[in-house]
Amino acid sequence: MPELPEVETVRLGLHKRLSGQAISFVKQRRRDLRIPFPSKFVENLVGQQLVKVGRRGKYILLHFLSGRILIIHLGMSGRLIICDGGPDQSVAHEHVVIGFTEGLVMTYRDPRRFGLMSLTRENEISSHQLFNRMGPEPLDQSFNGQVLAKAFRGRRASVKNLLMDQSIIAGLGNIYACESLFRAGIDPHLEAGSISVRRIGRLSKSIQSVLSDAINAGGSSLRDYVQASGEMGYFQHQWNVYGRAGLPCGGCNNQGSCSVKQIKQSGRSTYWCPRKQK
DNA sequence: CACACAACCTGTCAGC
DNA sequence: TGCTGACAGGTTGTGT
Repeated sequence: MPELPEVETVRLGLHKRLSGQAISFVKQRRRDLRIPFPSKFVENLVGQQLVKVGRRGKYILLHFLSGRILIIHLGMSGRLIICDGGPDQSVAHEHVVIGFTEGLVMTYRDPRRFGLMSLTRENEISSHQLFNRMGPEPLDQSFNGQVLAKAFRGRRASVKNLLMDQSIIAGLGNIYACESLFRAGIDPHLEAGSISVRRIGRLSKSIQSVLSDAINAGGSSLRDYVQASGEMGYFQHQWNVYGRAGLPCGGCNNQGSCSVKQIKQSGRSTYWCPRKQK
């Protein structure tokens, strides 16, 4: 599930339903996810009043009145679901359950445990290990083709690989890297540093439009729900190339005259249309 | 420093 | 039906 649009969709759901409430209980069912939980994790959260829910890249940030921040990453298979209390049944892989004062309960479920939770403070967030090398937010005002072109300068890795590098640009993963390159008409094999500034400008616009469209559709759902409310996202129906190996791409659909290729780049599947992407 | 790849862990699906 | 291998939305450590 979780690239920027899915994380943003979850963030919004958490923010709307939980802001202003305080944490009444925390159940921590393991000592680690991808990394160990911080010491005194439960003690440091109980009683904290949630002010707002933010996001940086693919990380969800729960900001508390005290200045404390709960950092959550969903990894590959992480889900955050809000529900009304209910009976206390332990479902498989529900590693953390956080109860709020008005009776709502936020559950973190993550079968593969590639996600993480950590704690920090407002004055330490920008220098935090997880964020101090992170690239720009693609949906910020300040992000544009010039910024991306500067990050690409001199780099010989493929443009696809660099789009997935969180120190180049924050929040893109395999799906949205592929879809952004498709919208920009760029071959994913191209050396990033060899692409003209003009084309990189188009790419930056494509990234923003793909992400915006996906957020408006509630993200992409694969074989499970994504939104904090438990509803499905719908962007997977708008994929032009991702997961479409052997099928016509979205752009050629009406002409039926292309076939989406699936290749491996640094161990990850890349989907692209050789007819539309040069 | 830049880059490619293996490893982390579980679930699912195609093929035999 | 059951087994095996490949693959899946991400990140990090290691080796070249």
